[in-house]
Amino acid sequence: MAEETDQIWKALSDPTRRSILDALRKGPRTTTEIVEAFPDMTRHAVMKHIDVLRNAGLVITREDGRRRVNSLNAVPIRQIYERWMGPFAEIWSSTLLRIKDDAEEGQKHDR
Amino acid sequence: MAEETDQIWKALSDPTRRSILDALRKGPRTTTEIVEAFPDMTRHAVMKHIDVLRNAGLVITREDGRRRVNSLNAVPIRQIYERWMGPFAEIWSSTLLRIKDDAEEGQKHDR
DNA sequence: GCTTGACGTAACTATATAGTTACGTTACTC
DNA sequence: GAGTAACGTAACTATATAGTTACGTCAAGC
Repeated sequence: MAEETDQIWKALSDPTRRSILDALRKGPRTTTEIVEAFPDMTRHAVMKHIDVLRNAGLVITREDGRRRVNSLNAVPIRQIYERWMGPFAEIWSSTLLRIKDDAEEGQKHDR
Repeated sequence: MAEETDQIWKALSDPTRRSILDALRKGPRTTTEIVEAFPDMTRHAVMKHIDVLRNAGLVITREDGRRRVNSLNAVPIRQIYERWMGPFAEIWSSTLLRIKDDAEEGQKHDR
């Protein structure tokens, strides 16, 4: 398992971080702007989440004077979308068939 | 954030669990078969992972005598694929366009 | 040049997670 | 019906994660 991919999954597993990415989908945001979107959390907690996202390559930060502008990098999301979730797509279409097969298989073993 | 969705993300964040789902993609497996696929881990560690997957609704377990047959339920994967990752799809398509535009722009200025 | 706003580092705590060992239950097989 | 294969429950440990508080840096603006 690629360690890089693992970091992306780990980053996405937290609801706060997914929420940050949702916000960045609408456009770049300064660190302060992101922090203000989470009033129930300290600045440092939010900044740690941004760090995790940056380490996973999901967020790119550009310095602008004393401010930091964070923008979304959707490429890693695309990677797990295509490489890992893609193979499941063909299963979705045949899911109904498989449930039917399993049910029949179960009947065979019943008595 | 739906708590149900969060459980799915949490379940997918572990490489062992993704590996189990990969295996189940090829067809149902008994608990013992799955356990044997991870010789570096105890039976109980693997069974805990299966429990997490089952609680997230990603795995469905059917009893067959003293064995348990685990099969994949890809529907939750489809949900996060469509509901959460879908909105990012249009971003990366526009990103590619931008990269393409930048490249063409670069060619014009080159030479 | 001093204050303030924006961000960073470090050290700590609390909780969740991953994994272990030990013991228990159920259902085939002989 | 005794042994064993397949699975389960419980209690514990170790580590990772999320979040906090305290202190520090650096650039803008007056």
